[in-house]
Amino acid sequence: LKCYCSAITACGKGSKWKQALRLVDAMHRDGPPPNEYCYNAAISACGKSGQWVRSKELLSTMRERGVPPDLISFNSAIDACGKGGRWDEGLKIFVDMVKASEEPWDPSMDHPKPPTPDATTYGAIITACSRGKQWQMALRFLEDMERKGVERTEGVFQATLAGCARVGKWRECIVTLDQMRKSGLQPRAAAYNSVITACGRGGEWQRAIAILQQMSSRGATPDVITLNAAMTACTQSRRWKQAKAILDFMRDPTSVPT
RNA sequence: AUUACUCUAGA
Repeated sequence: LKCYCSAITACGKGSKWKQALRLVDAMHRDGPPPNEYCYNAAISACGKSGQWVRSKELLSTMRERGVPPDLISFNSAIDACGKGGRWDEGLKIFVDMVKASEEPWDPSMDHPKPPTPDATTYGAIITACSRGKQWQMALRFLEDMERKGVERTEGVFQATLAGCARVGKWRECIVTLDQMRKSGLQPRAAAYNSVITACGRGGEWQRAIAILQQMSSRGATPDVITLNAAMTACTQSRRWKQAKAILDFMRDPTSVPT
């Protein structure tokens, strides 16, 4: 059984979703019947190949075969939708998951307690929303985590920031970055990079540079991506001189720009 | 043995 699971995982890494499904079929035919590990590996394998429909089908298949989807099944399926560019399908799974977990349940029932969303679930749905430019929804999910008492990780903040950055929502980015710090996390370059990008897209090149200066004083080290984002912000606002200064700094870090 | 986790620009 473990060998099958490993093989299915390997198919996923090579984007061989058809192979992964063949393995699951072989198990249905000749045994051993797949357990949740195998189904989950297959859901993830299809997701990595952009086959979100297959991932959803597997979710139904496992239910029909008496293997109730667990937390990882849902998380993988939502991620699959996100990778396939279908935040709306991911949202459906999320909603179904929450509904199922709110059904009355007691230990005498034959199925295990349906899982509630965890930080990974939120990470998957927020990433899906961000990729689909659904920044408002990403922000709502971030709030929802707070309400439900799910720990907000660096990853979920970064995913939310990335979503807002994509559409130039710099105010929202700044607020979110602030929340991140308030919740005890130290934003690193990846987080600031999104904020700078958002400023650039919003035509706020001066703010972009202000944040670039701010991040160092807050203990985040700018990387190539940071400088590229800041340079692009200047370029988009036609501040060629400032862009050039950043470029020069990248080539020679001793030439400190003003 | 199975799941999210980023990020700039371009292609």
